[in-house]
Amino acid sequence: MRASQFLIATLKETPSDAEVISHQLMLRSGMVRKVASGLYNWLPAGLRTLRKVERIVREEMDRSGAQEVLMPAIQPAELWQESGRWEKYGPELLRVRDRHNREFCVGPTHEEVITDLVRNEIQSYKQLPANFYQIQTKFRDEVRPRFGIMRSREFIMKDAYSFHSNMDSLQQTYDLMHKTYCNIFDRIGLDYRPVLADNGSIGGNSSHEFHVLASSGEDDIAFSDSSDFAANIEMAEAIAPAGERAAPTAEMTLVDTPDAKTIAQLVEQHGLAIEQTIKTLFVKASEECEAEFIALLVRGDHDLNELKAEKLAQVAAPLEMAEEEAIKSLIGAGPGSLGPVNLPIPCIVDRTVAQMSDFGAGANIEGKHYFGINWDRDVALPEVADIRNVVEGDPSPCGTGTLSIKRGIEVGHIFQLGQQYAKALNATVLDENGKAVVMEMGCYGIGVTRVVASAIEQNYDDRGIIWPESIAPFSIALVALKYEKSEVVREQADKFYEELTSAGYEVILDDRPKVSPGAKMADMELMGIPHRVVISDRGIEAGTLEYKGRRDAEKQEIAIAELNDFISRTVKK
RNA sequence: CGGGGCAUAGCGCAGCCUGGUAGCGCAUCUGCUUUGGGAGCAGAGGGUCGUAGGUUCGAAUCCUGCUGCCCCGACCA
Repeated sequence: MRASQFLIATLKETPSDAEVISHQLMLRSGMVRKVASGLYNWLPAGLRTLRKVERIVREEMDRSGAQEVLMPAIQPAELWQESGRWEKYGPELLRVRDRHNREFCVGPTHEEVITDLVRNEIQSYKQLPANFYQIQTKFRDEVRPRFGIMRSREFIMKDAYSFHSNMDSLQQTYDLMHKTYCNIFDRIGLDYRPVLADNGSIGGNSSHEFHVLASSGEDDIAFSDSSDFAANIEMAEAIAPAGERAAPTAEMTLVDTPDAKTIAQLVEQHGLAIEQTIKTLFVKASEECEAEFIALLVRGDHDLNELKAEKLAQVAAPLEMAEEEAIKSLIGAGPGSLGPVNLPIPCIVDRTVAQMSDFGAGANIEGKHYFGINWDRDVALPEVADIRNVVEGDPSPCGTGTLSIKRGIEVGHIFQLGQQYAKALNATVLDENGKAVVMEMGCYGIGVTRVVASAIEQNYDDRGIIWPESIAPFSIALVALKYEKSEVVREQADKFYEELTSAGYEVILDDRPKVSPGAKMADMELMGIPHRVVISDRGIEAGTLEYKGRRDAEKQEIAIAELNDFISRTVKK
């Protein structure tokens, strides 16, 4: 490609509303442009990268034996009503009507459509397992699109759905997809981790997210420092502290704490270590409980894990915190003064809390706390459960090592759906005995557009993007200085351009007239082209060209006669 | 959904407080010079000041509604 014939839409200044680095650099390098909130144009350079990601995904999916299909972006309401999700999905599902006033939605995902297809086309267990995938535009009407294409409303996703006559077969395909995803992210060249994830309300046995590690990530991932263990913080078990609970040393005393409405204030005003405090959270109780609310207790510096709490039988799902008014009318004290002593409602304490001695907590009297509380002596120890988020330094639940926590960008998610959709849509096959059985399903997604952004989050410097070679829009930038004026430069540049292109390299020849050397080089660096060759009068006179890799600190001089050899040694096709 | 902010040329911004016919840098176009790190000079084009209404002799500027966009929050007592 000749730069003079190619839209190089680079910007010197960073658009003011771009927050994260990938968004800034995709705008500055002319990869994308915003059309409206959460909607983007892909410009030629960006699209080349996007297509390369797609190609890698497609090749690896094909290699795994999956079959590519293409489903419509617009889906009839009937299928969603059949699965029950027309009601459940909420405002993220963009609903539209056609000219006959029939209802449709813009697909955020395709379980319904694929299940409908498969129930019509597959009748026998002999046709299973089957795995169908597509690479297609999705729409989710996000509450708050942000970070450019990282969380946009319209995005491209590779979604795959597998069908099975039994769970063993599902597990096999699931494992195969796990491996396939590792192959895909390895080939792209990302620093990523498969992590244990929640499978949400869907159920099923197993779920993994694939996270690209980057400080701008929106998820917290817990890792063991000495094993492969990695889990979304939502899922990481906080194991009970080792050893016995220390014996009481303090008397329980009632303390006036009129100005301590938060744990932070309590600690500051009364000289208590935060590890000696507990916080008491009131949440809606489930039908299982007699009371309307149930209290959950975690250590002052710990956070409640909503997902873990929701899974407790006594807690209503979805988790709902009590209103301040409701607490006051029930206890007579506000949220800042709650604690386990003389608590009139049921209570569940975190494992760590159960091991604490001589701790401070609200007295359930407005403006008062008890200090020196001890379980059993002062108040009976209630039911104990794991209800907090793990923190840095916790022992790993796998048994070896301690946990550290990093930020991740979720680029892939695989999970076992089981029979949820197949049952709702009555998707069955005949088994060996001629009996209809509901199919088991798995589903496997990769956020293709998000992969592009996350690659930048991991690979950039102060000059711009540094694409992994596998997905760079071009692999070699031939920068021809004074192309329009110098005949020798023009001849040499055209010659190399032809040779390298016909040898199969993706080359962009910067032949733009009247663009200064500095501007050409700055643009090629901003656009993240991995290899750069400069052709100039000065070099040709000396019989050399200058080569610089995008990550190299130093340029090197290459003899003109050596260039083709040098490139074939240095550049991956 | 709650809170905050912004909306003036393709991009980044000033002007608004204190009302008087819109400006700067980058980008674009023309010409000349320049060409190894985002060139210089000279000239040119480009704006219903988001939108609707109000106040006023006069509104980018003051007031009100609407729309769009951005940020923060949405368990953490």
